[in-house]
Amino acid sequence: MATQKLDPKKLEEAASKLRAIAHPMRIAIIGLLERKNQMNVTEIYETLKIEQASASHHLNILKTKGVLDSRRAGKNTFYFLKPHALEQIIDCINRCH
Amino acid sequence: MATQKLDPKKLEEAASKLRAIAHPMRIAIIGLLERKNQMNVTEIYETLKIEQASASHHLNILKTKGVLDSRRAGKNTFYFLKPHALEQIIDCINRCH
DNA sequence: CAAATATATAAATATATTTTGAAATATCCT
DNA sequence: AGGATATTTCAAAATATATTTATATATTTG
Repeated sequence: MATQKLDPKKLEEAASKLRAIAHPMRIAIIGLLERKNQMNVTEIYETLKIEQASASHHLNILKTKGVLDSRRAGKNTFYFLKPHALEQIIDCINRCH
Repeated sequence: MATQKLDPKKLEEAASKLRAIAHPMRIAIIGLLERKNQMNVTEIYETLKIEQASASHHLNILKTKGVLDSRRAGKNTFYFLKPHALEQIIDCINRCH
């Protein structure tokens, strides 16, 4: 299954993806969303007791890396785990021994 | 196949492993060893035109992360790719889309 | 054992990347 | 329009990584 050679570009992407996820606050956000399905930014930053801008920033990183997706509903933006994204990452990690 | 939850510790390990490998000089070292099976430190740093200490440092990182292994033969230390390590990493990367 | 060669480690410094906080800006609802 | 919510931007602070220089350790050979 494995491709023959190490592709530096893909490697860089994967490294940056895992590195981005491996951050305490972002892991906390993922943890929240594993339980609550979806939350808006205010709920998230109040629950985690961080600045609103900081929450938004972390959310954007997780979205960029394909872990989360968001949906706007009026004034609120709801964030939620992208289906299967977490599974894939966990698979990846388990292979990385 | 995937474990249920994201394990922060494992995640951190995998992230740090990929991050460590995703470095131009270390990719170059892996590239050399894909072709030549094994090389000693002198061969490596002369081929890549870097400082001996620098080579030693990179080699140690790759060894610590489980990509390389080494074998001492007299004055020389030969470094080589650890069997299957690269395959696993490539598998991991391919899963990390 | 002393000299030569090969490698490893450590300390100091330089560089790059991330994180954070504050302020400005945008978006949407009533 | 006015208030609530969210995003973006920018710069300072904190962290992480890299590089260099010097020094230490190990091994062989004479």
